[in-house]
Parts: sequence; C-alpha cells; structure tokens
Amino acid sequence: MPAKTTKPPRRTLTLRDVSEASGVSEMTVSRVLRNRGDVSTATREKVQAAAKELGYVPNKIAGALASQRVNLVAVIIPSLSNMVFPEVMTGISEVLDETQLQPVVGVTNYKPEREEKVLYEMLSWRPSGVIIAGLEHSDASKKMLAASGIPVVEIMDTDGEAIDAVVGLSHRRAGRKTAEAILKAGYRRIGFLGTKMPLDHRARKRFEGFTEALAKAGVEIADREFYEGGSALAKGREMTQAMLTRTPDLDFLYYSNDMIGAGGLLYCLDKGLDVPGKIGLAGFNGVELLDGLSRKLTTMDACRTEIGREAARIIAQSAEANTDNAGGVRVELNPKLEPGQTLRLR
Amino acid sequence: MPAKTTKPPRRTLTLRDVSEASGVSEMTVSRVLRNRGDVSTATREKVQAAAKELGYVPNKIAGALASQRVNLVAVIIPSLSNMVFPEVMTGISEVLDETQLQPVVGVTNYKPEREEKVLYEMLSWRPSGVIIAGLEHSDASKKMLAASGIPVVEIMDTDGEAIDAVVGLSHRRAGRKTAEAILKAGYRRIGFLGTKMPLDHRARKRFEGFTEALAKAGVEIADREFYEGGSALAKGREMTQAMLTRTPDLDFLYYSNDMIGAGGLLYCLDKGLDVPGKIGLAGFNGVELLDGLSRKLTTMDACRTEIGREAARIIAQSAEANTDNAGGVRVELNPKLEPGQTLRLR
DNA sequence: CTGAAAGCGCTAACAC
DNA sequence: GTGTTAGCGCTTTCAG
Repeated sequence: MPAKTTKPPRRTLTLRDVSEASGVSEMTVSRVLRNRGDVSTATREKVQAAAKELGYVPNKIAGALASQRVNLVAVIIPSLSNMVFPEVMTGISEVLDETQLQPVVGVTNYKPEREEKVLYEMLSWRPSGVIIAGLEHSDASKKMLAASGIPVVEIMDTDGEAIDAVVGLSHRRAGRKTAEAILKAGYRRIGFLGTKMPLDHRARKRFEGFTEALAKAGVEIADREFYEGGSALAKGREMTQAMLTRTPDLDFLYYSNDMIGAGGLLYCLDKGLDVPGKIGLAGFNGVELLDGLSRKLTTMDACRTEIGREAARIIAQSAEANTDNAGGVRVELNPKLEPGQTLRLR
Repeated sequence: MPAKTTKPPRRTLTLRDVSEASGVSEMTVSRVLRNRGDVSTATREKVQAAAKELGYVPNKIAGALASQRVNLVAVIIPSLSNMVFPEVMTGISEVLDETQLQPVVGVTNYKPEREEKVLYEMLSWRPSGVIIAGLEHSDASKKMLAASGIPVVEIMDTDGEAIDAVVGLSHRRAGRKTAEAILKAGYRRIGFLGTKMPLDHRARKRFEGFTEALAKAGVEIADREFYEGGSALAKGREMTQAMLTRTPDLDFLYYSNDMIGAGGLLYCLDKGLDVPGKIGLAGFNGVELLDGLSRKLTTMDACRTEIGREAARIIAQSAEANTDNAGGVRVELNPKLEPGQTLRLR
C-alpha cells in the first residue's frame, strides 16, 4: 500500500486540453467556442469535434474574470411556494431567454436579514443586473444596491422610494379600489382576513388602502383575522368559519390573497350560504390555478407575468447599453377588479 | 462638449481598495473577510470597518478561480409552477442552509434539449454538486454529468439506471399500489386522466404500473383522457365532465396528479355525485395546498421535501469529503396510499 | 485568419 | 500575526 498521499486536486478539462487535442492554439479554440471573430471552417470543425469528443465544458469563472462580464441577472424574491413568484419568474425567463442573460434566483422568506445575505451572495458574483421584490430593504441592502454599479429593478410595488427602476402597482390603491367596489355593491359589514406577516409590506399596504377607503365612506372593518403558515386553502376555510361564528352578521369578506379566499369560498358553499347574495367574497392576485372552482372568486390581477417581463426588459436594455443603472424608469400598472361571481352586481 | 470618449469600464471595489483604506495588506484583508487564519483583533476590526464603510462586496469569481472552489450546488428541475418542485427546493435549502453550499436552480420545462443547455450552463460554473430530476437524460447530458468530476444525485425516480446517486421512489410501484387499493375497494370500471406530456417520465411510469396491476386482475382501463397546459384545476374539471359524459358507467377515476384530481372532485361534488360510493377518485403527490377541500382526496405522498433533504445531504457529505462523485448511494422511499375520503372502505 | 503576451481579482503556499 | 509571490483558466489586445 502506498504511503499516505495528499489527494490530487481534481481537474476538469481546460481550453488547453482542447487545444492539444485539436492542434489549434488556445486562443483560436476560445474563438470557436464563443463564436467570435473569423475562424476558417476547417479549424472550426476540428475544434468543435475535439471539444465534443472530450466533453469539454468551458469554465465561466475564468471567462468572467477575464472578460469582466457575467451574464447573470440576480432575482431576489420572498418565496417560491405561493403562486405569485413563480409567475413573475415565468415573465422574466420569457424575456431573458431571448438574450444572453440568465436569471439566478434567491429566496428571502420575507426576512430582511436573509434578503441582505442573499443579496450579498448574489452581488459577489457580479451579475449584470438585479431584480428584487419590494421597496423595503435594510439600510445595508440599499447601500449595496446603490454601490453595485449595475441596473436594479424593484418589482411588485410602487408605493415608496425606489433605488433605481421600479415596475409594479400601488397596493394601497388596489386595496382602495376593492373597497370602493364592495361599498358600491352595497355591502357594509365587512371582515378582513389576511396573513400575520408584518413583513409582507404589499399585503399591509392593501389593507391600509382598503380601510382608508372604507373610512372615507364611514365604514369600519367589522372583524379581522390573521394566519400564519400551513395550507392557505385550509387556513382560509378555518378562518372563515371562525369569523362567521364570531360575527355572524358580516356580509362581505376581503381576503389578502386568492388562496385563502378560495378556502373561504369553499367553506361558504359547503355551508350553503348564499354567495354573493347574503355574503360576498374577494381576494387578490388573479391566481389562474383557481380557475376550476365552482364559482369564480372576485379578485384583482396582480399582473405578475407582465411585471416580470417588464423588469427583465429594463435589465436587458441596460445591460446591452452597458450602463451602470437602469435609469430610474418607473412603470406602474393599474389592474382592474375582476368581478367574478362572488360580488353581487348592482 | 467634450470629444467623443470611450466609456470607462465600470469598476467595483476590490480588495486593494479595502487594503488601502485600512492600511492592511491585501492578503490580511482577505483573511479577515473570509475568517481564515489568525488575525489580531485590532487589524480585524480596522479591516471590517473599512470594508463596511466602502460597501465592499468580495468578487467570488476571482475567489473561485483562485481557490478552485465554488460553493454552489446546481439543482435542475422540470418546472416551478406545479407544487412539487418548490417543495423539493424547500428540502434542499433546509439542509444546505446548514452548510457553506448554496443551491442554484435551473428549469428545463420537461424538454431534454433545454435540460442539456441548462446543465451545460450550470456545469460551466463548476458547482460542487448536481441534483437533477429524473433518470432520463440525453446522451450528451449523461456524458457531461459523468465527466463533470462532481457528485451527482438524480432525484424523484428510481425506475432505471443512475449515473451516480439516486433518491426517489418507484413510480411504477406507486401506480401498482394505487391500482391494487382501488381493486380491493371493489371498483372495476376505471378511467385514467393525466398529462399529455410524453416527457413526464414519472407520470408515464405510474400509468404503466397502474395498468399492469389492473391487467393482473383482468381489468382494463375503461377510458382515458389527457390534457396539456392551462389551470390544472379547471382541466381536471373539464376532463372529468368529458369522460363521465362519454363513459357514464365509470366507478373510479385515477388522476396523474392531485391538482387535476381536485378539479375532478369539485366537479363530482357540484354534480351531487356520490363520492366515494358511486364513484371513487384518487390522485398523486400529497399536495398540502389542497388540504382545504371539502373532502380529502385519496392520494399518495411523493415525499418531495424528504427527497430534497436526502439529496442535499448526499451532496453536502460528498463535498465535505471532497470526493468527485456521490458514491452511487441509492435511497428508495416507499410511500403508502393515503385513503382520504374519496375511496370507499371495505 | 491566427497566435503571443498580459492580465482579470483573488487565494494557496510559503517566508518572515 | 502578517506580507510576498505565483498563479487559477480564460479573454483582451495587438502583432503578424
């Protein structure tokens, strides 16, 4: 048995290996592999054959260091488990697929300190741009973003100060508009059901806009209930039951998202309640997933795919122009209430 | 106006900047920032202060190139929009959060050529390991994985040949067990509803196992229906209606996933059908999201979180040991049918 | 069309 | 405890 040896560092193939295998200089091999500059068809084919034969995969780390270019876009979002962010991702991918850029996602779980860490990690890879959810960030995060020297697009929300570009909608206004529609339909005894998370700023802003619009009409929220964790559908059901038991004379329930709204709807239908006659319901998001429910929930589409697309477009343009910011573009979408079948018509 | 100038290359802060700002050598600054080696508290603090003040973010590209170490784990999955992969991600993150490793996800949309491209891109960043869904890959993909010199864990499925390690379950067996339970409950006129995608190998294997077990009992699928795209809940509803209209004497419907199963269940309940007396239903996955339905769907939990956790553990161990593969570990989970309330008891 | 030389920003390894 | 030196694997630049 041989004496104790230090493990040889594992090695992967390099340009040099392809160069030697093909008898072409490293530089020309590099040109072929990147489709840059003119290379004769003969050498091109020789190189490609050698690379494929060896199973060579270029080392982007070295390439990025040398070229000072990294075609990654950092996408920082709070969660992947509710339906909203995967749709944003779809929009982003759709646009970036047409470019050299690639999205890389980081998930914060709605925690500022995690956001800070994720951001730091991603920035340390020197991406070509950042798409980040929300306008609320820790001071350190803001500083990093400002100092990053790359385009930054904050998405989802427009109620607040942006660092660079923003694409989203006013959740305060969304809450207000929903309240107005509910009042106009004649409902007056209104309950609110939402997430407990104080860090879901957008849900908070919708709630604020909602109560504000009610107040203007002299109406106050008659009851409220908050939840945390678990299956949103089940929670919506439970919360609705609890609330209607406690406050039986409610005639409308506003949910902070469609999933709990759907749970509430199922509960009401199971109980044989007259929806939307006796009691109306509304959610928020426009989750396509729920299209198969017996009755279409009143909601407001958060335009998630469109937000993703637009943010990606802004990044792609800035990257192309090689600017160090996104020029402070501001895109505010203005979603309408989709009446569905759980809000009575007047 | 100044003469036309070439844009100065944008520069971010480097170790050198921190070194100059703190009056400490680059090497020592590097040590402080990585918590490596002994550095006096005095210099440590000087350096940290300078770094924070400048808003310095280290350049991992350079670091990775120099150290030949990249603490990324490539995770390659078909989709983020059904509920299954986000849960796998949860399991992966849970375990990797305890380590230096970071997951980076790539999405293939069930397309082998996309998988190949995503894999190539990810391998070009020289990750510490790969977690990839399924056992079916293009030859080129298999070659790349084999040549990568890093641990590879294939997840979800165990019906086939693995490249290195595998963590999953036998979908063929899952289909078989479901069929056996259905037969045992006395159902005989059975319909199948699933995705059209020929590339969802796991759904295909469940179907194969299912029909195989039925055949053994002399039973044949009485009707079948496949869908593509759109809201799964809505599709489940539509397909169920179509099938029950076409073949009214069916007494059981097996769905290839819980979402369409839920759509079917909603349809049956809306129609006032006697579930599970007159007609039984079963899905696959154990989607927690659906817990709030009026009746709990019979299903089989695919152990998604556990699969993610186990795969991550294997990668973490291999990375720690600095081996160039995962040692061909094989973990096969064995989920049981969860009877729920849409399968009649005998 | 092809090649040679000079780094990119950091860290390993070793000296002091 | 701290500094010095030599690359990591590629691309940029410039010369043929």
